[in-house]
Amino acid sequence: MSDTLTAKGADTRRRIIEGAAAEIREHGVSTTTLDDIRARTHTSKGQLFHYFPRGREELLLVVAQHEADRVLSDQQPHLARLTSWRAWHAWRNAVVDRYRAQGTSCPLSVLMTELGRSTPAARTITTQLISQWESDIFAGVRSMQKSGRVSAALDADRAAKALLAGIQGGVSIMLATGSIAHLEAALDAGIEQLHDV
Amino acid sequence: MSDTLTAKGADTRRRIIEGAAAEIREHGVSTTTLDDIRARTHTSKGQLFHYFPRGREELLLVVAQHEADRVLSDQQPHLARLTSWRAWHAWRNAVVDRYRAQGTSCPLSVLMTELGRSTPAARTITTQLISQWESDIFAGVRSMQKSGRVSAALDADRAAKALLAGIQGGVSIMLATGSIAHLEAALDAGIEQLHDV
DNA sequence: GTAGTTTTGGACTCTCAAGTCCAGTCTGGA
DNA sequence: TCCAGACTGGACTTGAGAGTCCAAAACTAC
Repeated sequence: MSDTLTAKGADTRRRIIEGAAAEIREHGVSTTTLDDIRARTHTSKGQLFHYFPRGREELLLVVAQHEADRVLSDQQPHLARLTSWRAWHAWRNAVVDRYRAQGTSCPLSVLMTELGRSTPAARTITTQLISQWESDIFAGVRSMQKSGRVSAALDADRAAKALLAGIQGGVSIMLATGSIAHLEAALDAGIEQLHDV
Repeated sequence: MSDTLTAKGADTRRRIIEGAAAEIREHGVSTTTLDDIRARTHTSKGQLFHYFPRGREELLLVVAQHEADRVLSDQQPHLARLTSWRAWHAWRNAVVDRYRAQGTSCPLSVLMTELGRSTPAARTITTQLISQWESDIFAGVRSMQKSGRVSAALDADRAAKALLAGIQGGVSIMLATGSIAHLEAALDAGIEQLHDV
């Protein structure tokens, strides 16, 4: 790819990334071929390698970053403002609704389980996603502690980690079994633990 | 494969399954080829198709069942007897030790994320694993309630689901980031919730 | 031991997907 | 207008891996 993109070129590049991401979400990384992406995005082999000269691996990495961004942005504005019980429950519902709606087409799981472990660069993306997500939850717990709604005795770090793990696992069980009950249980139990102590 | 196996044949078949499982645990499903398995198990192409006539897919399915069995058996005898706080903590430590020791070579994640979603038959195996695992945890919670150690007001079903989701997610975060902290947090928070209510 | 079956090795084919190459078209600026 | 560089289409090469085939060795039952 040349260093300068025209508007047309930038548009094509974006179309490839989004089409590839959708294809991968629907059918998985290993079964998605460059030819599938080419067909879906109405492009040619030449274009794919024009915009991603290092080929499949480079495209997958860009898709990984794209999907990681999406996982977090889909939880906004709730995730950034967990400062009241109302906000926590709005967030909880947003997460549940979001994963219920999308069924088995899931950017999070694709990233965590297929894209994320292939190369060191991809691992970095998933690690940053986890880290950012956890720190948003942690900030929410701390703000609740500061405003006195949650006991200062609660281990905020552990609570945030447990909650995040529950979401991950809930989503992954949903993909395996089709049931969203585990995700709901994990979120509800995770939020409820903030009350106790 | 013929319907009758000699002792020698049964031994070869078992060697193939275990070698394939190990190879897949270490390198993932998509990058493991029949030739890798052949080399590792000191067998030939002819043998692979002799014992698994439907080829790769059939072998993967058998490996999936093998790994599912392993996930549960590795947690015994603790998982079957969660009848005291001591037993719960022994189980907690067994799970943590087990996943800490194995690092990124993980039957659970391979099953849940790679093997398990490919075909309907493989999905059945993962669904049964989840279901059995959850019902063991649930039975443990109920027994604690019956003996009065846990409040009868606690929603045992939800607690079991949340705990299982936390383990799943903790393991999957461990594989992505290398840190076991989330798994520990999820287990500790999940067990602690049994005290509260 | 011998007939029949199971087990084994490995060469071979076939398919599919990644990546290469280049000629032709479009676009924006001088 | 014109031309350099960006964009596009698609034929082609290459390599890898799944699956086939068959002959030879080993084993079992009689």
